[in-house]
Amino acid sequence: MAVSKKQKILDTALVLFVEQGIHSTSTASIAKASGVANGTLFHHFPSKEDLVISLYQNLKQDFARQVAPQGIASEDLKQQAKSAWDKALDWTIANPLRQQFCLQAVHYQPLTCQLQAKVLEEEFGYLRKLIEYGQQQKLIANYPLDLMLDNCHGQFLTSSSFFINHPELAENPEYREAAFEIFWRALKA
Amino acid sequence: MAVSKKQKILDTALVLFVEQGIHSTSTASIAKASGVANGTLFHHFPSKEDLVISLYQNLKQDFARQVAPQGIASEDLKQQAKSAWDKALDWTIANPLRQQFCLQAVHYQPLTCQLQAKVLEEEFGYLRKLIEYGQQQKLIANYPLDLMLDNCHGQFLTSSSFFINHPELAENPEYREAAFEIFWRALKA
DNA sequence: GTCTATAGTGCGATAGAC
DNA sequence: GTCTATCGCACTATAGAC
Repeated sequence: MAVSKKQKILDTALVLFVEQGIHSTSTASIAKASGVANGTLFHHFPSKEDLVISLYQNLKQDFARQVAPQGIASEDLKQQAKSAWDKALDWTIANPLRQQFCLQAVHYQPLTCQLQAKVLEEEFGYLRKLIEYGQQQKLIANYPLDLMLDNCHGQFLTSSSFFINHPELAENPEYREAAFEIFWRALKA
Repeated sequence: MAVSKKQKILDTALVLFVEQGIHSTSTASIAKASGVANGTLFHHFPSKEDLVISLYQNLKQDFARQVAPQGIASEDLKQQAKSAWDKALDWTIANPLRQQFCLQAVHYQPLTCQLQAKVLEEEFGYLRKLIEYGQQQKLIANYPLDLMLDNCHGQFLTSSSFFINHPELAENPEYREAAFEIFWRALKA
């Protein structure tokens, strides 16, 4: 089989969750659209919650793997930030469904805050180090770290949503440059 | 009666929706917690969807009413932005449940994009004028307007969530100032 | 692992008396 | 406007054959 039925279920669930919302999508409809039986779904995922959480973790791991940078070099902090920003933005633009699912999943109650915090640290732990280093070097403004981290995350999600909602602008250099410049101006010393 | 049963239902629904999520909260539990009969709820709100949408519109109207500024004066654009920013932030900090509900409601499918866009324009139409004016006066950076508007909205939601999650910092001048300064640095020329 | 069939539950919404 | 009572449905999850 080209892809396993388990993977087929995950792929289909992603599409349906984004189209209809997580709660409005029944396990029965996922099974049907996946071309598998109802029982098969529950063989692979003990419950609907498990399915949602598996999907979430898969996506976030994939994001972290593709985007993870190699550590901080001493020169040209802005260029390093730009490189990470672009890689992350490219991932979300190439995977709009995944990004939109994550935005929804954040409000899915069984996905505990604890798990979300863990995932966030994997995704943005690099950013924390970059800002701390930049503040030491007086290259980044000296505002409270937790506030800046939240702000970075928020600005990234906003830009990401913007380009997903306006795909025709995603390759427009004016917009791409502007999005990063706005972001960077908020941070720099 | 001090407050109408209709209002009591709205108040109770707000609490339960934020605690448990919109989908996980049954109309029956709202009615019970409100001290009204099941049928009464459906007398005032023809469906659960209507209840959610009414709640959303009520809150947004209240926000717009409380925060709406008086138009743009020619001097001291930054001070005007700060004043609007503070009023808006004060509202969300004073109404954390309302803010948290709105963040969830955005992902509630029956709440159409069309309605959301209309509400957003009522809330942030002022901001559009302020940025356009600021760009003419070379006080605000000349990036694409739609991108800047989304960014402003995003940064505001991020800050608002931050202070709701850290109430002890909401009156801390260092954090309050920093949040606005980060925001403003992203915009200014 | 995959299927069919169905159990069991809780929900949104309605009918009709007061 | 408010209540009680209840209908009908869609859903998650299970049982058991293959």
